[in-house]
Amino acid sequence: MSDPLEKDPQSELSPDITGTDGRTLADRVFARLQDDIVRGELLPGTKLGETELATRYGVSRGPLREAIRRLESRKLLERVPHVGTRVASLTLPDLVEIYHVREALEGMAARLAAQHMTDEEISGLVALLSQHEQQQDLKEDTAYFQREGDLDFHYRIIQGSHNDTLIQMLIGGLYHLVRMYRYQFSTVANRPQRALQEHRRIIEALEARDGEMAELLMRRHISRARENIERSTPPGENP
Amino acid sequence: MSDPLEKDPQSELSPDITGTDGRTLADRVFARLQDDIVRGELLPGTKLGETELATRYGVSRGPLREAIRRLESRKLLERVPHVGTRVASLTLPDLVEIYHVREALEGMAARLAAQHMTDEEISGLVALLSQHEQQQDLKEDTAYFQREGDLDFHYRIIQGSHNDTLIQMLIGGLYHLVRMYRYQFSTVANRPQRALQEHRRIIEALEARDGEMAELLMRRHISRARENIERSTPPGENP
DNA sequence: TTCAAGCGGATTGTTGACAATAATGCTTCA
DNA sequence: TGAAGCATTATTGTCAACAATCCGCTTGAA
Repeated sequence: MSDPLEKDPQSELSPDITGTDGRTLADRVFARLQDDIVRGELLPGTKLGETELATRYGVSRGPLREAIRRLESRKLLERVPHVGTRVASLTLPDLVEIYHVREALEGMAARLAAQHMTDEEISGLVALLSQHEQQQDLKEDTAYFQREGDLDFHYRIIQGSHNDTLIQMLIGGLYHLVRMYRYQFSTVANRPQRALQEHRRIIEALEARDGEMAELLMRRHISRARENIERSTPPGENP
Repeated sequence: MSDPLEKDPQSELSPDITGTDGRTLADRVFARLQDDIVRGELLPGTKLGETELATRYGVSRGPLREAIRRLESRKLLERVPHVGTRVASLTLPDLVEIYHVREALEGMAARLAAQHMTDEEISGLVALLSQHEQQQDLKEDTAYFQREGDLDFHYRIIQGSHNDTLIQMLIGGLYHLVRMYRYQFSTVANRPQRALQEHRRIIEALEARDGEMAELLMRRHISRARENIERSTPPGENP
């Protein structure tokens, strides 16, 4: 728990983080801290002392503060001047807000993806889907892969929009919050069969280059997920 | 040009910036620097030396760097490690991307506003509209007020969504870029009559609490503005 | 004349120390 | 016994100096 940062362990997921260095110290501590928050290493509400973090990551307080400022603008940290920073704790209404934004943004992403995705990207998406369907057949402990796989599906469509502003907002901004929530509450879609079917129809719309249909389906897909969240038991009352 | 920051002159617009202090130095220099960029005081592409800025604003490099990092994540500054930071220069494709995002986000904002706006907020919006119509009648040099007034209209609807995530993304993130572009190219809507009419219909939908209609109209409104931009002469070729 | 390699200057990245602010615990008085 | 006020203390905010990196220029040779 007190290892210097050096990006030691496996970093297979989170493509944001290029395992090696090559960037500045502040950038590395930013990536590392973000990862620790998202993966639940640092629990929401945790008070983060600057000197403590600085020694923990083996850097000075300068770069650390820059990283904190950036995480703060990504809503992963909450800071009060002269008091301190703590890990953002998402409430259920916050998550509902995020899903409204996702609905709008990813709907647009699907529309643009239908226009701008290359044929190779689409066929890659088809392959990913059949892979997910096989995992679903196996009915193994697919919770983890299902979770990340779902994210991966959405990732690819977002990238397929070829709109950098959109990509930044979604992947650089919102998805870390969603992932943090999922890790925190082990929230896995409890409607995997239906979700897969929705994914399949979205891909069909993409293959048909039907932007309006793709947007409509994606919005429905996310809207249902949101309703699912709204109906679910609030955090802490999970079985 | 070399006055200490102290927030000296008129700051009637940009409600983001509370003229007085009360926040930390880094926060103040962040706000001031952002304002200078948006208002075109610092032109796009300008190289920003840290020591130079530090002396200019009368602070040390520490707080300044924190402000720079935050502006960078808002896409107002572009930074290259070990090289330097410069004011972001928007290209036309960038602006088109932003308008796609605005279409999605403000469409959702209008939908939510129809549900969540208070009656007082709506009547305030009606008053604002009639005020704009009068200014339009006067046909004075309404370029400036038209510009800011349009922004104000959209501001209010965004706030009316009562979705903080959405508000942050739009007002805290995207609108500064839009304003920067408008100041830079003096881009005022060259279809004011039509835009006003579209505003009026949006408000009607809001009054009817028709979320779907409000979203549809808002999306059309922004989509048309985007098409207008796409057809327009690229920067530098303006008369 | 042109290209490449090496050097110098300037700028950014990082650090540790100093100052200021807010939370905490204790003392004291009603 | 409780509450208000004050001093202490730990933490954050800020600063100035040090180290590392990059850019441009000179210099030399092909």
